[in-house]
Amino acid sequence: MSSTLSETETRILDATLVLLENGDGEAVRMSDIAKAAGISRQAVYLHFPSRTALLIAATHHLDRRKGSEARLAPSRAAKSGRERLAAYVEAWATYIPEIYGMAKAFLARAEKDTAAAEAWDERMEDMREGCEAAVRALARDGDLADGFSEAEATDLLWTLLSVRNWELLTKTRSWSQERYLAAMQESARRLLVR
Amino acid sequence: MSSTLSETETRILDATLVLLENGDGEAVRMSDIAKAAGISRQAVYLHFPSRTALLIAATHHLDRRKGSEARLAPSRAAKSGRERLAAYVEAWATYIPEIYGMAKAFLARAEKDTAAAEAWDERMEDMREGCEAAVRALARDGDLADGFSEAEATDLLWTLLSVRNWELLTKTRSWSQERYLAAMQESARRLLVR
DNA sequence: CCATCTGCTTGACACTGTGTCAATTGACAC
DNA sequence: GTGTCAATTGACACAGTGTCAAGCAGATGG
Repeated sequence: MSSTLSETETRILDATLVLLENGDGEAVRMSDIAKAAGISRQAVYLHFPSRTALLIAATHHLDRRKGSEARLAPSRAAKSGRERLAAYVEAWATYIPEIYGMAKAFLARAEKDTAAAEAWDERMEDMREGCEAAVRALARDGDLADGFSEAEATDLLWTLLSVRNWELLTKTRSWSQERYLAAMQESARRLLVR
Repeated sequence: MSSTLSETETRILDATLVLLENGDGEAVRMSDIAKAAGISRQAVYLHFPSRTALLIAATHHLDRRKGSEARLAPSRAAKSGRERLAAYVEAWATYIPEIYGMAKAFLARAEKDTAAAEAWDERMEDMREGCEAAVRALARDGDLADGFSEAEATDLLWTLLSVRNWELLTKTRSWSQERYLAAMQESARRLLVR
């Protein structure tokens, strides 16, 4: 839990990520994680006080591993609002499949566990800020479609790009990732661009 | 569980619906339901073999109470595809808040329980058929926007109108029901109508 | 060489919620 | 009375999280 991770902590977090990514929605228990990390179940609690704390630490670990910040660079660098929107949709839509295992575990836990819910909401708030920036850039260019306020447009974009929607389209409706991405680009444009 | 309900079964189902509707997302245990129905927890199992079976029975009970079929009449009666789409969005968007408690319980359960997941998927399949009919009516009129196939348009509309999206906008982002409804009407039009 | 600290182990246990089982009761019917 | 039906009480199994105590192996240091 310290900001600098011990070797064992790294092993635990790596094991967690591997299990969440491969399990494809399967429940991952503390004992599964312990076994995968090669230690006893109780030893996990010596490093992370609860399942929720472990999941939160794992998201940070995931960000570190995936370089989540760097992904947003193209979006920030975009000149026009339209470009910024497209770059943001692309960045986020491409990130979702990589974090899906994690997200799924969080969303399941958040159903009962307020701490998990808060941690997830916080991350989604960050994501919303990206949406907001894209919408603002559109508005600045005078390219934001009429009918929705900036706040409403932000919320709509944020909802459109939700993990649940990705899950519905790619998992339940078997869309390919490419199709999903293209549809999100097109949808965002139709909803928000004048 | 028989097609005709005993008095106790009716009391159990009514209690279930009341708890799910008022609890606003709170976990509803078998013991809560039993207490609300004025019987012992074990007695509930004399009528419904499992929590999942009880939830499924409760959805049918809810349909009966809310007259879910009648709601779709305006959509079916619509002359143009545009009207049909608007009527369908209105009917479904208005239904969601009434079934939300139920839906939430199902979705939470579906995370672990395949039977619950299947029951929910089945109901969402019905909902998708409504979307499909609206899209087909649009296409028939030549009013379906280019860029998406009928199947894709159906999936997009279905996703747009998902319970999770309603939850995100009205619960997390505090949109009023009216605002939600208006935004869905407008969004469906922008996404699908030429 | 012994003491102690650290990181881990094993094993037991509490708690929650679902689902099962057995023995019992009270009422109503024939 | 006897049978039967709905419900009761109480106990228990099971899974998964989280806690606690006792012990052990290896490194550090006097």
